[in-house]
Amino acid sequence: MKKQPVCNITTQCQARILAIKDAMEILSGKWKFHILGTLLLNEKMRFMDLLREVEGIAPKMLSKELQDMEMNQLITRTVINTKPITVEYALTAAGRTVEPLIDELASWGGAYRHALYNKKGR
Amino acid sequence: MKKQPVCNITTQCQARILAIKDAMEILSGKWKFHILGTLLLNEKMRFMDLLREVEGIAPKMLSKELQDMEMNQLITRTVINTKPITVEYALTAAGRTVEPLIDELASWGGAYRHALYNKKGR
DNA sequence: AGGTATAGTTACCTGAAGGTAACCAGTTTC
DNA sequence: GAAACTGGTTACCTTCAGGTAACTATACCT
Repeated sequence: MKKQPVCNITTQCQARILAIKDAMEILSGKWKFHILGTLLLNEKMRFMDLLREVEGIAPKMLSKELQDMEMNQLITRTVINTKPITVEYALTAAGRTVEPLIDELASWGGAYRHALYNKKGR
Repeated sequence: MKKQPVCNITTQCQARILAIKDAMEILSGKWKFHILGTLLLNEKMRFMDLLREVEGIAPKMLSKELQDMEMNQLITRTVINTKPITVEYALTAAGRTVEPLIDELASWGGAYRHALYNKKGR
Protein backbone atom coordinates (compact mmCIF):
# COMPACT_ATOMS: atom_id res chain seq x y z
CA MET A 1 0.00 0.00 0.00
CA LYS A 2 1.25 3.43 -0.89
CA LYS A 3 1.90 5.90 1.88
CA GLN A 4 -0.51 8.78 2.00
CA PRO A 5 0.87 11.83 0.19
CA VAL A 6 -0.06 14.11 3.09
CA CYS A 7 -0.79 13.83 6.78
CA ASN A 8 -0.92 17.38 7.93
CA ILE A 9 -3.64 19.19 6.01
CA THR A 10 -5.85 20.64 8.66
CA THR A 11 -7.76 23.72 7.56
CA GLN A 12 -5.75 25.75 10.05
CA CYS A 13 -2.48 24.70 8.47
CA GLN A 14 -3.77 25.41 5.00
CA ALA A 15 -4.88 28.91 5.97
CA ARG A 16 -1.53 29.57 7.58
CA ILE A 17 0.37 28.38 4.54
CA LEU A 18 -1.78 30.53 2.32
CA ALA A 19 -1.18 33.58 4.52
CA ILE A 20 2.56 33.06 4.38
CA LYS A 21 2.43 32.64 0.63
CA ASP A 22 0.45 35.89 0.33
CA ALA A 23 2.87 37.80 2.49
CA MET A 24 5.89 36.51 0.63
CA GLU A 25 4.39 37.41 -2.70
CA ILE A 26 3.42 40.95 -1.72
CA LEU A 27 6.70 41.67 0.02
CA SER A 28 8.94 39.80 -2.41
CA GLY A 29 12.07 41.22 -3.93
CA LYS A 30 15.27 42.73 -2.78
CA TRP A 31 14.04 46.24 -2.07
CA LYS A 32 10.52 46.39 -0.64
CA PHE A 33 11.53 46.11 3.01
CA HIS A 34 14.15 48.78 2.59
CA ILE A 35 11.73 51.16 0.91
CA LEU A 36 9.01 50.51 3.46
CA GLY A 37 11.48 50.87 6.30
CA THR A 38 12.60 54.22 4.95
CA LEU A 39 9.02 55.40 4.54
CA LEU A 40 8.31 54.35 8.11
CA LEU A 41 10.98 56.78 9.26
CA ASN A 42 10.06 59.71 7.05
CA GLU A 43 6.32 59.82 6.45
CA LYS A 44 6.37 61.60 3.09
CA MET A 45 9.17 61.24 0.58
CA ARG A 46 9.76 62.20 -3.02
CA PHE A 47 11.12 59.93 -5.68
CA MET A 48 14.59 61.39 -5.63
CA ASP A 49 14.69 61.31 -1.85
CA LEU A 50 14.01 57.60 -1.88
CA LEU A 51 16.56 57.11 -4.61
CA ARG A 52 19.16 58.68 -2.37
CA GLU A 53 18.06 57.03 0.84
CA VAL A 54 17.69 53.48 -0.40
CA GLU A 55 21.32 52.82 -1.05
CA GLY A 56 22.15 51.07 -4.27
CA ILE A 57 18.73 51.02 -5.89
CA ALA A 58 18.41 52.06 -9.52
CA PRO A 59 15.61 54.38 -10.66
CA LYS A 60 14.09 51.61 -12.71
CA MET A 61 13.82 49.27 -9.74
CA LEU A 62 12.54 51.99 -7.44
CA SER A 63 9.87 52.93 -9.94
CA LYS A 64 8.80 49.32 -10.36
CA GLU A 65 8.71 48.51 -6.66
CA LEU A 66 6.74 51.67 -5.89
CA GLN A 67 4.20 50.76 -8.56
CA ASP A 68 3.90 47.25 -7.13
CA MET A 69 3.31 48.54 -3.65
CA GLU A 70 0.86 51.19 -4.80
CA MET A 71 -1.14 48.44 -6.53
CA ASN A 72 -1.11 46.43 -3.34
CA GLN A 73 -2.25 49.50 -1.43
CA LEU A 74 0.75 49.71 0.81
CA ILE A 75 1.69 53.22 -0.31
CA THR A 76 0.10 56.22 -1.99
CA ARG A 77 1.50 58.32 -4.79
CA THR A 78 0.58 61.99 -4.92
CA VAL A 79 1.61 64.38 -7.66
CA ILE A 80 2.21 67.89 -6.37
CA ASN A 81 1.90 70.84 -8.72
CA THR A 82 5.15 72.61 -7.88
CA LYS A 83 7.51 74.43 -10.25
CA PRO A 84 9.36 71.29 -11.27
CA ILE A 85 6.67 68.73 -10.66
CA THR A 86 7.20 66.66 -7.50
CA VAL A 87 5.70 63.38 -6.37
CA GLU A 88 5.12 62.35 -2.80
CA TYR A 89 5.07 58.77 -1.62
CA ALA A 90 3.61 57.82 1.74
CA LEU A 91 2.51 54.70 3.57
CA THR A 92 -1.16 53.79 3.78
CA ALA A 93 -2.66 52.38 6.96
CA ALA A 94 -2.09 48.93 5.50
CA GLY A 95 1.50 49.88 4.72
CA ARG A 96 2.09 50.92 8.30
CA THR A 97 1.11 47.45 9.48
CA VAL A 98 4.37 46.05 8.17
CA GLU A 99 6.24 47.79 10.97
CA PRO A 100 6.07 44.87 13.44
CA LEU A 101 7.07 42.50 10.68
CA ILE A 102 10.10 44.57 9.76
CA ASP A 103 10.98 44.90 13.43
CA GLU A 104 10.78 41.17 13.88
CA LEU A 105 12.88 40.55 10.80
CA ALA A 106 15.52 43.02 11.90
CA SER A 107 15.64 41.69 15.42
CA TRP A 108 15.87 38.11 14.18
CA GLY A 109 18.69 39.03 11.81
CA GLY A 110 20.50 40.84 14.57
CA ALA A 111 20.08 38.01 17.06
CA TYR A 112 21.21 35.46 14.50
CA ARG A 113 24.35 37.39 13.71
CA HIS A 114 25.03 37.83 17.40
CA ALA A 115 24.52 34.12 18.13
CA LEU A 116 26.87 33.03 15.37
CA TYR A 117 29.46 35.52 16.50
CA ASN A 118 29.43 34.03 19.97
CA LYS A 119 29.63 30.46 18.74
CA LYS A 120 31.93 30.56 15.76
CA GLY A 121 33.42 34.02 15.82
CA ARG A 122 37.11 33.26 16.08
CA MET B 1 25.73 72.24 -5.54
CA LYS B 2 24.80 68.62 -5.81
CA LYS B 3 22.40 67.24 -3.29
CA GLN B 4 23.93 64.94 -0.76
CA PRO B 5 23.57 61.30 -1.77
CA VAL B 6 22.35 60.30 1.67
CA CYS B 7 20.75 61.91 4.71
CA ASN B 8 19.84 58.98 6.84
CA ILE B 9 22.93 56.96 7.62
CA THR B 10 22.97 56.77 11.38
CA THR B 11 24.80 53.73 12.72
CA GLN B 12 21.49 52.44 14.07
CA CYS B 13 19.93 52.50 10.62
CA GLN B 14 22.92 50.82 9.08
CA ALA B 15 22.84 48.02 11.62
CA ARG B 16 19.13 47.57 11.07
CA ILE B 17 19.54 47.42 7.30
CA LEU B 18 22.32 44.91 7.69
CA ALA B 19 20.20 42.75 9.99
CA ILE B 20 17.34 42.74 7.50
CA LYS B 21 19.71 41.87 4.68
CA ASP B 22 21.09 38.98 6.74
CA ALA B 23 17.66 37.64 7.55
CA MET B 24 16.49 37.87 3.95
CA GLU B 25 19.55 36.08 2.72
CA ILE B 26 19.35 33.22 5.20
CA LEU B 27 15.61 32.76 4.81
CA SER B 28 15.45 33.43 1.08
CA GLY B 29 13.66 31.24 -1.39
CA LYS B 30 10.24 29.86 -1.91
CA TRP B 31 10.42 26.95 0.52
CA LYS B 32 12.39 27.69 3.69
CA PHE B 33 9.48 29.06 5.68
CA HIS B 34 7.31 26.12 4.74
CA ILE B 35 9.97 23.61 5.72
CA LEU B 36 10.73 25.41 8.97
CA GLY B 37 7.04 25.72 9.74
CA THR B 38 6.55 22.01 9.22
CA LEU B 39 9.53 21.19 11.42
CA LEU B 40 8.11 23.46 14.10
CA LEU B 41 5.04 21.25 14.19
CA ASN B 42 6.74 17.89 14.09
CA GLU B 43 10.07 18.01 15.90
CA LYS B 44 11.78 15.20 13.99
CA MET B 45 11.07 14.37 10.39
CA ARG B 46 12.60 12.21 7.72
CA PHE B 47 13.31 13.29 4.17
CA MET B 48 10.33 11.53 2.68
CA ASP B 49 8.04 12.87 5.39
CA LEU B 50 9.04 16.41 4.52
CA LEU B 51 8.65 15.66 0.84
CA ARG B 52 5.08 14.63 1.51
CA GLU B 53 4.24 17.39 3.96
CA VAL B 54 5.67 20.33 2.06
CA GLU B 55 3.23 20.32 -0.76
CA GLY B 56 4.65 20.78 -4.21
CA ILE B 57 8.36 20.67 -3.42
CA ALA B 58 10.63 18.51 -5.56
CA PRO B 59 13.27 16.28 -3.98
CA LYS B 60 16.02 18.34 -5.53
CA MET B 61 14.75 21.57 -3.97
CA LEU B 62 14.11 19.95 -0.61
CA SER B 63 17.61 18.53 -0.58
CA LYS B 64 19.14 21.87 -1.48
CA GLU B 65 17.13 23.89 1.02
CA LEU B 66 17.91 21.41 3.80
CA GLN B 67 21.62 21.66 3.03
CA ASP B 68 21.41 25.46 3.08
CA MET B 69 19.68 25.48 6.42
CA GLU B 70 22.04 22.93 7.90
CA MET B 71 24.96 25.12 6.88
CA ASN B 72 23.28 28.07 8.53
CA GLN B 73 22.74 25.98 11.64
CA LEU B 74 18.99 26.20 11.60
CA ILE B 75 18.50 22.44 11.40
CA THR B 76 20.41 19.24 12.11
CA ARG B 77 20.71 16.17 9.93
CA THR B 78 21.11 12.81 11.61
CA VAL B 79 21.61 9.55 9.78
CA ILE B 80 19.98 6.63 11.55
CA ASN B 81 21.28 3.13 11.02
CA THR B 82 18.00 1.39 10.33
CA LYS B 83 17.33 -1.41 7.85
CA PRO B 84 16.85 0.94 4.91
CA ILE B 85 18.86 3.91 6.08
CA THR B 86 16.81 6.83 7.39
CA VAL B 87 17.70 10.45 8.01
CA GLU B 88 16.17 12.67 10.63
CA TYR B 89 15.92 16.42 10.33
CA ALA B 90 15.22 18.60 13.34
CA LEU B 91 15.40 22.26 14.28
CA THR B 92 18.31 23.59 16.28
CA ALA B 93 17.81 26.15 19.03
CA ALA B 94 18.60 28.82 16.45
CA GLY B 95 16.08 27.26 14.09
CA ARG B 96 13.39 27.43 16.71
CA THR B 97 13.86 31.19 16.99
CA VAL B 98 12.18 31.68 13.64
CA GLU B 99 8.84 30.81 15.19
CA PRO B 100 7.85 34.38 16.10
CA LEU B 101 8.96 35.55 12.68
CA ILE B 102 6.82 32.95 10.94
CA ASP B 103 3.91 33.79 13.22
CA GLU B 104 4.26 37.46 12.39
CA LEU B 105 4.46 36.74 8.68
CA ALA B 106 1.41 34.50 8.77
CA SER B 107 -0.60 36.93 10.83
CA TRP B 108 0.35 39.82 8.57
CA GLY B 109 -0.61 37.84 5.49
CA GLY B 110 -3.90 36.87 7.07
CA ALA B 111 -4.68 40.40 8.18
CA TYR B 112 -3.79 41.78 4.76
CA ARG B 113 -6.06 39.35 2.99
CA HIS B 114 -8.83 40.11 5.45
CA ALA B 115 -8.43 43.88 5.02
CA LEU B 116 -8.54 43.68 1.25
CA TYR B 117 -11.57 41.44 1.39
CA ASN B 118 -13.44 44.01 3.45
CA LYS B 119 -12.46 46.89 1.18
CA LYS B 120 -12.48 45.48 -2.30
CA GLY B 121 -14.07 42.06 -1.87
CA ARG B 122 -16.97 42.06 -4.32
C1' DA C 1 10.98 -10.64 -10.29
C1' DG C 2 8.15 -6.75 -9.68
C1' DG C 3 6.59 -3.09 -6.54
C1' DT C 4 7.50 -0.43 -2.53
C1' DA C 5 10.25 1.84 0.55
C1' DT C 6 14.68 4.52 1.94
C1' DA C 7 17.53 9.35 0.43
C1' DG C 8 18.95 11.58 -2.57
C1' DT C 9 21.75 13.16 -7.36
C1' DT C 10 22.22 14.60 -12.19
C1' DA C 11 21.29 16.97 -16.45
C1' DC C 12 18.56 20.09 -18.83
C1' DC C 13 15.64 24.10 -19.45
C1' DT C 14 13.05 28.44 -18.71
C1' DG C 15 11.25 32.65 -16.86
C1' DA C 16 11.73 36.19 -13.89
C1' DA C 17 14.61 39.28 -11.16
C1' DG C 18 17.65 42.55 -11.25
C1' DG C 19 21.66 45.40 -12.97
C1' DT C 20 23.61 49.08 -16.52
C1' DA C 21 23.32 52.82 -19.30
C1' DA C 22 21.20 56.05 -22.01
C1' DC C 23 17.52 59.04 -22.80
C1' DC C 24 13.22 62.26 -22.38
C1' DA C 25 10.90 66.71 -21.17
C1' DG C 26 10.53 70.61 -18.46
C1' DT C 27 12.60 74.21 -15.10
C1' DT C 28 15.63 76.66 -12.22
C1' DT C 29 20.21 77.99 -10.98
C1' DC C 30 25.10 79.37 -11.98
C1' DG D 1 23.89 78.18 -22.34
C1' DA D 2 25.57 74.65 -19.46
C1' DA D 3 24.56 72.10 -15.54
C1' DA D 4 21.65 70.29 -12.13
C1' DC D 5 17.23 69.71 -10.48
C1' DT D 6 12.40 67.20 -11.12
C1' DG D 7 10.39 61.87 -12.17
C1' DG D 8 10.73 58.71 -14.50
C1' DT D 9 11.11 55.27 -19.22
C1' DT D 10 13.42 52.27 -22.52
C1' DA D 11 16.48 48.83 -24.31
C1' DC D 12 19.75 45.46 -23.41
C1' DC D 13 22.03 41.94 -20.92
C1' DT D 14 23.18 38.49 -17.26
C1' DT D 15 22.34 35.59 -13.57
C1' DC D 16 20.11 32.35 -10.94
C1' DA D 17 16.16 30.40 -8.68
C1' DG D 18 13.35 26.99 -9.52
C1' DG D 19 10.87 23.28 -12.21
C1' DT D 20 10.93 18.54 -14.78
C1' DA D 21 12.35 14.17 -15.47
C1' DA D 22 15.19 10.46 -15.13
C1' DC D 23 18.33 7.86 -12.56
C1' DT D 24 21.28 5.74 -8.56
C1' DA D 25 21.66 2.06 -4.97
C1' DT D 26 20.05 -0.87 -1.27
C1' DA D 27 16.47 -3.61 0.99
C1' DC D 28 12.02 -5.37 2.35
C1' DC D 29 7.56 -7.53 1.05
C1' DT D 30 4.80 -10.91 -1.52
